[in-house]
Amino acid sequence: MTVSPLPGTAGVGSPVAMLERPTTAQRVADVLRERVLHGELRSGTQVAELQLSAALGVSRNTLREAFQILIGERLLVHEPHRGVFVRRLRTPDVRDIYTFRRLVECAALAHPVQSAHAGHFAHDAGSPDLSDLAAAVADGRAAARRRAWHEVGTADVRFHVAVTALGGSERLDQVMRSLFAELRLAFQLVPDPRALHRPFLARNAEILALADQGDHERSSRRMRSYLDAAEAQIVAAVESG
Amino acid sequence: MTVSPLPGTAGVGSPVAMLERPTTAQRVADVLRERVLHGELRSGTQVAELQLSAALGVSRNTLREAFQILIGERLLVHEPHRGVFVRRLRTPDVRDIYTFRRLVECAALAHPVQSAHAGHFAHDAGSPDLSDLAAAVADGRAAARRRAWHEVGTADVRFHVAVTALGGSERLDQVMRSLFAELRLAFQLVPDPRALHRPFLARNAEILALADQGDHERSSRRMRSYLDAAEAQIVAAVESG
DNA sequence: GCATATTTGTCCGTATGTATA
DNA sequence: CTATACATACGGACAAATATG
Repeated sequence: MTVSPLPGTAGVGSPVAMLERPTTAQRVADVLRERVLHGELRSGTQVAELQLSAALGVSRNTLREAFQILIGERLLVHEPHRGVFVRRLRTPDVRDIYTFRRLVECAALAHPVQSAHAGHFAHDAGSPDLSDLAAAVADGRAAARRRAWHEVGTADVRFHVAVTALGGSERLDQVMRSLFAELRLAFQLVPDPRALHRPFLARNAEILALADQGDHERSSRRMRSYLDAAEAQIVAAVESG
Repeated sequence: MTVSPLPGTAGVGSPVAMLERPTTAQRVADVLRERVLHGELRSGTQVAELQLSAALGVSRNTLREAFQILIGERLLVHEPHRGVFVRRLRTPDVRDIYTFRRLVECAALAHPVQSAHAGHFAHDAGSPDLSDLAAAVADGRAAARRRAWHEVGTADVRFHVAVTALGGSERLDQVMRSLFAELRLAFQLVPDPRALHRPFLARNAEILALADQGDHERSSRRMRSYLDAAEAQIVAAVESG
């Protein structure tokens, strides 16, 4: 497979995507990010410079620029004079991520910001816009009916991204999107995606319902309990794997 | 000035510094970061590849790797086929940063985590460790007595980093450190650093006192008011400059 | 509006040092 | 311990895009 030099349609998934026409290094980073997130490049495996640059049809220089991008996103790690490897999450990493999520997501639910920055300059009188949350819950349920557990997981992430958006900060959204990407490195270790995501459908619905009633305090507390449970599951998966 | 190829003592200030011996690109990034943060490279100025690589004594390829690191930290921006520029904060950027800070710092004060991750595995029974906050307040006051307004600013940042640390997540700390670096780009536009930092000495002390009394709720609310006031000042500076 | 100079984007070849079989 | 493979870093080259006169 080669990365075509100039055109290219990627870049949407990039946390740094602005209105900037992607350079080759950017597109290579996009390709590698996708491969890491889809598990084609598994945690701990080395991504060899020479081999990859040949496979992608780019120079080693360009590839190394792409590496720096993904190292900054914590998806790759650099070991001096040994090379670049797909990041491997350890238990403390997972705990740290969930501590982060508890702080951010609970605060976003407890103190949602009136105008959630994004477009449709809204009916933001008082109550926040929960339509993205509702859509994510609906999608998750539909996917569960179809037994499409991977899509249930995707909807779950979308729900929590939407919760983060209640905080009203674009860069917070971006940080959290990057953090969820990191988490996928650990999700891959979970043997049964159904057992992972299924129980959280009802929890998300409950959190949404409480927020919709304007009971931000209880909504936030339910989120905390959700995250505690999720952390325990992921930690278990990481420690067994 | 040249960047010596292998040894080097820098790297401490880097947000991504682990226990990793810095590569040349890392050290170049450290040098450039310092220059940007100290205002030697001013907002909006272009950092030309050829000129800089000659000045630093590194190849263009290595310099471009360093660029990617700093672009990821949002200190530089890349404009395709035009070059790399020192980031310039606009009003929406500043507002976004303060929205972020309100959410994180207020939440950290309202719900401090028992063991604040870092070493000294503590007397963390119940009450959080506020010694870093107290030290920052003391340093700020001492600097104010010496009329050292720049150091007052440094102590102020230290105070808020310490507040963030109450959240108990290392990567949250790292994100916030990076965010404060970004903010320095705007601080540079403020004509009178005394007028900027002086009024916040008393506020920080008050926030600390409330937290020390265990009144997390009011401490958090005081922080919110601090941040609203600070945002207004920085926005004014950005819009005038 | 056009021709030219400059700078970026990208590639290649290569020398050196470091880790590992 | 030697040998091999690989990462590190440099310099040169050329096309393409942008800035300049």
